[in-house]
Amino acid sequence: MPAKRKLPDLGRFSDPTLLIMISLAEGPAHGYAMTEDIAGFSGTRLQPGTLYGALDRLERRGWIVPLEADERRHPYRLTNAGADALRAQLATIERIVSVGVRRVSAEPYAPRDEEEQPPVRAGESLP
Amino acid sequence: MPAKRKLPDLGRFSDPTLLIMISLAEGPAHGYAMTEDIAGFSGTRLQPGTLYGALDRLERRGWIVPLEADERRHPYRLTNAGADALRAQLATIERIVSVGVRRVSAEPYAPRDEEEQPPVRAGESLP
DNA sequence: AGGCGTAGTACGCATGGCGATGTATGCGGC
DNA sequence: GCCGCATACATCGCCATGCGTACTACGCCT
Repeated sequence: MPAKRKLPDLGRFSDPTLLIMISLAEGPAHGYAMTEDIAGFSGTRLQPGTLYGALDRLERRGWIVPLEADERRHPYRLTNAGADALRAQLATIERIVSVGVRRVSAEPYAPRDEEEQPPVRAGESLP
Repeated sequence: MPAKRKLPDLGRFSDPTLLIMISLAEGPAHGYAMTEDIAGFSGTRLQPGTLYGALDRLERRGWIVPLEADERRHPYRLTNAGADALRAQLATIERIVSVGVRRVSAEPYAPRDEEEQPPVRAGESLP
């Protein structure tokens, strides 16, 4: 049994398909350019495996189409269906995030003084 | 049997850990209650495998802690670290989404008249 | 000529999302 | 007096997806 497993990075925001579609919403672009753009506005630099894999799926999905390739560059364009999907997704996320923001900025869910110690539990009861 | 390979649902928003943390931001809750709550505010009903798996990871991560279990119910509470992480994530997502919204609602990236036909492939079924 | 930035391909691993299945309890209705 | 539904959680295993690594290759600059 491998004892030492590094926990994956739950922290950083990553949804490659969303990031790619947002990037393409600006206009057609090829892979590398998207990587740069995405890194710019999101802080996440997609690895090649992630990027090209996601592009492939998005294309099969009909949300992006490849344009004619300049020799090295393979540009893609968001389809109208893709743009619709993107709008829908953004709306959904906005809704959910607003719920989250409201809840997390409300009165402290936990007493400030009661600081947590990981696995140990003393007798507690819930309301 | 090959059964119909349906493309996974790229469409609907799903980030179990985020949804769970938002749910817990309201106050401590046990698994089943979260499922209901999350379905309510997000429209996504997390399957048991997804839910309990994610809870486990969040706990190892130190972002939630189990409270004392009432016989059947196993409630969890967001830790302060968890709340901080949640706030940070929400902020990041808000930033990214706002970029997306701005871009996708700008002038059409693609000519309106050029309508696309989805790339059809044999043997693929979309739901 | 050598190195760096650009651009994409080609693997391969492991994580995490998710469905399926199972177990158990409590409650209301008839 | 028991039937069925809602509640509540555990566990298993598939496989799509995220992600890293390594590689090719071109062109520009110095």
